[in-house]
Amino acid sequence: MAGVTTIIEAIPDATISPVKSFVKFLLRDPSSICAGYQAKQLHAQLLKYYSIASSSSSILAIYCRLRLTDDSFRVFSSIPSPSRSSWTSLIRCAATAGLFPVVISLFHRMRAAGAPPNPTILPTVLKSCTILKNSKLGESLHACTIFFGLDSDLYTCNALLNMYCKLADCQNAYNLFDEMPRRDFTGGNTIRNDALDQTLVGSFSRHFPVDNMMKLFNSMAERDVTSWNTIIAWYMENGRHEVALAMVRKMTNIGLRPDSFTLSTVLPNFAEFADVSKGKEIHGFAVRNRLDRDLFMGSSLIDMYANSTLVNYSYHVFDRLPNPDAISWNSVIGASVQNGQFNHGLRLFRQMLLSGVKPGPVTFSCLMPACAHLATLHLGKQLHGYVIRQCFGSNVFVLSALVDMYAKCGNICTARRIFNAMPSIDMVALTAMIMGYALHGPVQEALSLFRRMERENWRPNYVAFVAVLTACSHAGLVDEARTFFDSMRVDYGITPCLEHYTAVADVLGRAGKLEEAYEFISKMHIEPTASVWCTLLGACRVHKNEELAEKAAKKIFQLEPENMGSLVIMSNIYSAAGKWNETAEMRRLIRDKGLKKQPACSWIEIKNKVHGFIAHDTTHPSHGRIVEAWEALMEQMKNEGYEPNTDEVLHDIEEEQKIVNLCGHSERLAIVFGIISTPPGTTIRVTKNIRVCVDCHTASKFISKIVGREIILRDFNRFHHFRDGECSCGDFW
DNA sequence: ATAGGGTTAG
Repeated sequence: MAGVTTIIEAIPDATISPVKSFVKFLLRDPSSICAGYQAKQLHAQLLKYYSIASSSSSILAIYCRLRLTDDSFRVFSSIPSPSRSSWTSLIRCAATAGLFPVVISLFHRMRAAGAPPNPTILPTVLKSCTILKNSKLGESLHACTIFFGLDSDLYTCNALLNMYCKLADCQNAYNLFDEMPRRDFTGGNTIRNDALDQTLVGSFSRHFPVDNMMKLFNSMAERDVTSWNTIIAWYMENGRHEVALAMVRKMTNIGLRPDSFTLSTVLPNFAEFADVSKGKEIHGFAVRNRLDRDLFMGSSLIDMYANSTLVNYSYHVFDRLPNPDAISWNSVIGASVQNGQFNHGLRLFRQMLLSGVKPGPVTFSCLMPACAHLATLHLGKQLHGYVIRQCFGSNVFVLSALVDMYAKCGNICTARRIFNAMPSIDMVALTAMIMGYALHGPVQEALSLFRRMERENWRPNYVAFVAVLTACSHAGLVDEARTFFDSMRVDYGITPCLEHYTAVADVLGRAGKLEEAYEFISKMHIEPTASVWCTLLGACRVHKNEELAEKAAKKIFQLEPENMGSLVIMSNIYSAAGKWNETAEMRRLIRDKGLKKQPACSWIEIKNKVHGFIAHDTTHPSHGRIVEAWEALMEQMKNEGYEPNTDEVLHDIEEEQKIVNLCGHSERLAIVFGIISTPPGTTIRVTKNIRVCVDCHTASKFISKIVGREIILRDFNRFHHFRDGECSCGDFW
């Protein structure tokens, strides 16, 4: 308040009494003091005109209210025998500053000074004790409340209840109920060992039996919404979602209306099970009760809708939040990225920065996958720089996301460097790294990391097996793939899912074991999808097995009548076998259905700008220079022994025209553009939306040798590092 | 005064 300063400054040396009386007035109602400098001026006046003892407790209360922690402690230490309210103020002040051990030691000092515990301070002390996981002290505090007859105080009881919930022994919790605890959604049927260990280790005293919490809740004379919310949160935390929901109904039945705490606690249940109709009910209830602008509700709702793939609802909720905080932004960024709207996620991040909300580590772990999927290395690097400057560089979530981002953006060495420097290794980082190697080619590195995972007792989950099986499949390691697949079921009890089956079918097919692959797919315990049969169909083309190809194609037609890819492949198979009638039939089908192939496109970043190329695109400003450079390259390539391979050109045209068509492939345009737009020796990084074609693969090998450059091509399936005439995939893809 | 929301591998 401006008034405070002006009046005190206006009468510095005036008669003492007006100042004195004003100071008295301020002390009677200090609510007008709302800035630190005003409090300090008042403090100075007090020191000048009054004895220290009489006034310091008043000034302490003001300092505490303004959260001036240091000043509060200084004033407090000047009080010879602090009053009950001084102790209370200072302890609260320490709690708001997050100095929980200080809260405890102050409480001990207060008791030693002879002050009895009181219900205004016990909840705060109990909260600190809960955060510090000090169950020993917690127990004695409980005894203390009973001894002093404070066990009928609702706030104290709620705080005690919360302590027994947070420090409850989860192992016993599981025994208390008949059914097994939480379902494991990672595909196995065991509790994740890392999650369990964290609840048991790390606290310096024992956990409470779950009984304590139940007894206290049942014996409480009075229970308010907070009491119910506390216990509901415990059930949610321990995977007993149905019980939590039953409790919500129960509290409603006895006339307690769920509030935003209740709803934001139970919403993650509907997010996890993508139960959007129940989630919408809660949303409706929130709107009717004007709880929908609560930030906690908001982020739960955003997440729930995102998990149900209704990301537009997430945006709707977010747009209605009055002052979104960092968590609200994280939720909406995560929502868009998890739903594949990567560019929008990046846009939201920029808006977050513009709105002045500081991103935290969670923001980056939500956002980094967007860069990974878009393969925008320069953006990923910018975010990495931000992470380092903000000192988030030791957060395992952020680091794992970075490992994944660098691997997916083609920088496998940087990924490994970050991985090696991680303060503690994380299951996700290990898996991301294994997948990285699987995508780039060094299969032995992938296998050795998987062995390390097992050796260090990280129980591999279904994702880890997807990674290691992908590595085997990309390298053609048939026996290893079979072994891992069996081990997954036998040693780890993980039921295989589509991705595992696809990887194994793929490696069998590409190794030419077509019959075995067919058997394998036929015996799947889940219905194979068209994509699994497509894997086999592709293999049948390479290994020229017409009969099996027809079987596979038939399955694909049944499952996905609109699948054009299989028609194209069949047409190629028939024409390669000289079966012109069948070829014509396939082409007629393609024509009738209207061939809508996804247009092939490739892109390359030059000087922070993305240049995209669609096949046969002549619109790029540098198109003339690209063609010129390509013709020069072609001459040299021919001298080195390059022969165009037109097998993958579908169009019914003359051979010469086919060769011209090849030259217009998008990856080739992007590579040549990269070469003429960067200094000699620069690595060329190109991304393509579908698989690289055989001829472009061969051509890229020649080009890498002729121009002496490394060319890193990321296609739909994996990375190809072309260097000195060789490719990291070993021509196996 | 006590209770609540968002993270990375697929």
